[in-house]
Amino acid sequence: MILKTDSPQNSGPKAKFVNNYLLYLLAAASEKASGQFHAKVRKAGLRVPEWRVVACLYDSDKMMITELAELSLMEQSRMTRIIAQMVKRGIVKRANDGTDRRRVWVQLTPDGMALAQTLVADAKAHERALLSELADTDAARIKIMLQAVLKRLDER
Amino acid sequence: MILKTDSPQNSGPKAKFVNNYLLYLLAAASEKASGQFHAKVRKAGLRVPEWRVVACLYDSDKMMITELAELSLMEQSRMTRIIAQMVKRGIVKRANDGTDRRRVWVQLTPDGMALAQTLVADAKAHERALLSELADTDAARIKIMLQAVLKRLDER
DNA sequence: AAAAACAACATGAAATTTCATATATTTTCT
DNA sequence: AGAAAATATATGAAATTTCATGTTGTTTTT
Repeated sequence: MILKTDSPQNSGPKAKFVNNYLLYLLAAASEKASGQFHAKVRKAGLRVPEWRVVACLYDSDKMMITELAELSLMEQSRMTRIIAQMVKRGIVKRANDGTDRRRVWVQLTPDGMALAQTLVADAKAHERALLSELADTDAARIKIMLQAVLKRLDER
Repeated sequence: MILKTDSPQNSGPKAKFVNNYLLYLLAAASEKASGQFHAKVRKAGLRVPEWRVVACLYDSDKMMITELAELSLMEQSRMTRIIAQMVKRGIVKRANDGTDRRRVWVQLTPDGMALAQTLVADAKAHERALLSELADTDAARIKIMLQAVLKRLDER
């Protein structure tokens, strides 16, 4: 494990750049924390971007493609194609808006909702386990902190 | 902006899943915090994965493909191809190991080093600005926290 | 010292992703 | 109202990424 070759907080005289760089720490924490759970997602037959769509729709009942793309952190054209695949597989369905004919509402099908419920429950359980591992460290407050970061980032 | 439609900490009676889910918060914080800087990276003529390689090599002088892949959070076969492109463009060079002939050492060329120095300086400046925006929030301790999280994740 | 296991890297082929742009529709401006 | 701008989604084509597996070289076992 490469990171371990450095002191925990990388405080020595030869402290390196990446292991002490905020954007790297965020990316690495995200990747590594997600790794385990993403394995479960794949076992459930979804790829990660599809899981993101399912999780978003679990919250919202129906969403536009653009909204899904923004919330799922991906580009719109990619989302369009992902939704097309998920429609074929019966996970979501598309519906028109009565007023604005440009819009496409995406909703979970009953199958999709069942999948969502299972996976969201798994996700919550996984999160509890992860947070309990971090309970006695600074990291315990991490969610509050990340929400503060996002609030700042979204404000500008 | 979608996130803002919820209360800051998503604590209402209808709190949603994703906006309060650790893995989402990590992914979103990483994406959004990186966005601005990645624009600079592209202006410097690199794509994000290439910037990661450059940043790793800035710290290390030479690294194996496997090491670069792990530290840069990507798969080995992808890294092999990224390195091939960077070699063509004169950013890095490949060298053999005297003892273990399987290994490929990747190093910055002089041009690559110049690029690295510029971009690392930019990255540090960007980080300072970002951290100063967060200075009066919980987020100020975020680096320490993320390092703790990574330590935990790497330990298991 | 073979054999087996492992490690590092490369590669073909399919699939996904990106980028730029097209199309259709609604909003805003004058 | 008509023109211009903006919004929402779709799509072609090139590029990248993934997945499985191949190759070569090194270590470990027995």
